[in-house]
Amino acid sequence: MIAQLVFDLPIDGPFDYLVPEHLAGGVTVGCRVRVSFGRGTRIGFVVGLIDQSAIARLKPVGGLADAGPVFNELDLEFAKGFGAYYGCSLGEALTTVLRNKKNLEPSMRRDRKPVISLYRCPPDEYAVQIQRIMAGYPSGARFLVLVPDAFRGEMLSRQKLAGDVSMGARSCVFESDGRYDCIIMVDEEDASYKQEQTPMYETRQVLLARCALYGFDAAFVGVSPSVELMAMVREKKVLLGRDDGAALAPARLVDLANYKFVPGLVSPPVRLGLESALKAGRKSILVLNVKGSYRLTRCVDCAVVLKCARCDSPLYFSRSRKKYICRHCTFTSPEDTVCPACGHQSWRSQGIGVEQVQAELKKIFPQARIVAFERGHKADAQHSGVPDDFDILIATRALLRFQGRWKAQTAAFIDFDSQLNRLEARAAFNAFSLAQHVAGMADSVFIQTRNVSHYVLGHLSRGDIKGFYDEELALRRELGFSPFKHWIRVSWRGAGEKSTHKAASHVYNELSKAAPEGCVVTSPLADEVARKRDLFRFNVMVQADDVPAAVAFIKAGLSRVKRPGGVIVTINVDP
DNA sequence: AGCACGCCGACT
DNA sequence: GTCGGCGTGCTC
Repeated sequence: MIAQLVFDLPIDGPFDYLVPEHLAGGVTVGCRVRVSFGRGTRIGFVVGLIDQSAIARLKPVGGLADAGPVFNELDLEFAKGFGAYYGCSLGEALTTVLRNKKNLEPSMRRDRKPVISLYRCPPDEYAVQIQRIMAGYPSGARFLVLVPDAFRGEMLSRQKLAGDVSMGARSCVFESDGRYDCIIMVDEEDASYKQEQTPMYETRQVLLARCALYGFDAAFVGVSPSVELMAMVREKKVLLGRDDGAALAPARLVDLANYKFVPGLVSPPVRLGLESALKAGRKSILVLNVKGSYRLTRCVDCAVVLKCARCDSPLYFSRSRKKYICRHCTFTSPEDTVCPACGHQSWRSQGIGVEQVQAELKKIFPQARIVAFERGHKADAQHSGVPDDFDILIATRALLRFQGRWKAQTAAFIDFDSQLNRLEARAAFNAFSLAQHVAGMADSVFIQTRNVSHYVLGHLSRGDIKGFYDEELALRRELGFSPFKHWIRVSWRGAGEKSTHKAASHVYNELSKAAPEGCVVTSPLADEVARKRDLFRFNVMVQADDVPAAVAFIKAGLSRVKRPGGVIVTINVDP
């Protein structure tokens, strides 16, 4: 008997091994075995058993790595689909699934048609909504709640979810199988659900695929579901269990064009809103979209921008850490850095940052307790340090972790436009989503903008949430974005700019020669951050209807072209 | 992904 | 003469 093995390597295989007589009963599909591979020993996954092999000289299976099988045919089917969709080998797919499971047992299947539902409600009602979903199942039912980050999980469990329920972030999606009655996914549109290392999977997609395969129910709870999920609701693939997402107060737009001659970052209407909250003894939130006290720093004498030594990116200044910090790597520069161009030490920081907003507020409201919060803040490390006693909180989107903890009277976006104008397919949606979450944390929300005619702002100010989804869906259909078409980003990174670009160009030439029907391939372009952690980065974008087919086409193209040493290629589906 | 094999340039 | 650069190809 011959076992077909795959490995945790970026090579497809499978590799044939002879099953010795004494292991004949034990080696079955789903087992992990120890074998000699190349010049070492490795753990291989048994994905098939055959009688004949085309390979002349076979090595024997060394032994079993576990007491019994760790996956079954169903898990194998899932891993095959997963690998084909996200562009990794079957062995890497199986490793991803098993690494993220607490129990190493083959999965269970429920022989029933799964029910997939969406419950839209304000964030402070999530815990109650989850409890209501669980109450719909017979006693003894098992649940798994997926949360965007540990903080939100902590917040939900503190509100005491009763019943057999476990909770976890992204990677816990691989725990989902028929052992559970229902997997509840909170805020499925959150960016933290996308794995940023290969395989770069999207948790919602993985959950839906597993749902169909293993027969458990899925329930999505959120205030601003992704456009992808809303499209499924319209196609009746997902039931709408509750639709209170539009119950939030509409945003109040502040057209900054009307206050051209008013100095400062806080417009008169926002100032009035803060004043009335202060008078009422209520909290206020000011939302900023960037970390740091200032966005960038220039030399007063020669105008050079203070940049990271390893990335093509300016450093931001952190008042609390008294340092200039890179957004992309661990590089920092001390406060007393001298200009590399002129040797002087006369820096001037600019761009809207926490620092400026804080200084301005202190002037306007000297008696108010003003607190600044961003990710990486002291309170971030110690869960208990979450700010509670303040009048005005200045925060980035990291403030979402305080959802349901307290309710402010006034919230205001200082600079919503830079959020909207980001050069990214999901920029408009992300801005909308943040506005909805913040609306759930306050009685009224102000949005300062110079762009009142933007469709996102129009819908937010009218409270026309359905209108937003209609327009966003129409736009995505027109522009060929998800969920109508998919974009696959193939990235090359390497130490040499020329060699990395050349590697990308070669593959691009190969791909553009024979692109299948419905595939559009763009020529290699430097990444938004052209150099990150000392590596140059180039991307080729492939538009596709059928993701697995396009991924197979890309992988075939990659294998036909010899890649220079030291250049790493990654595939990111719907980045 | 590793790792060995192999074929050209600058050195004790 | 040879040490070592990394291009190429293989792993059952």
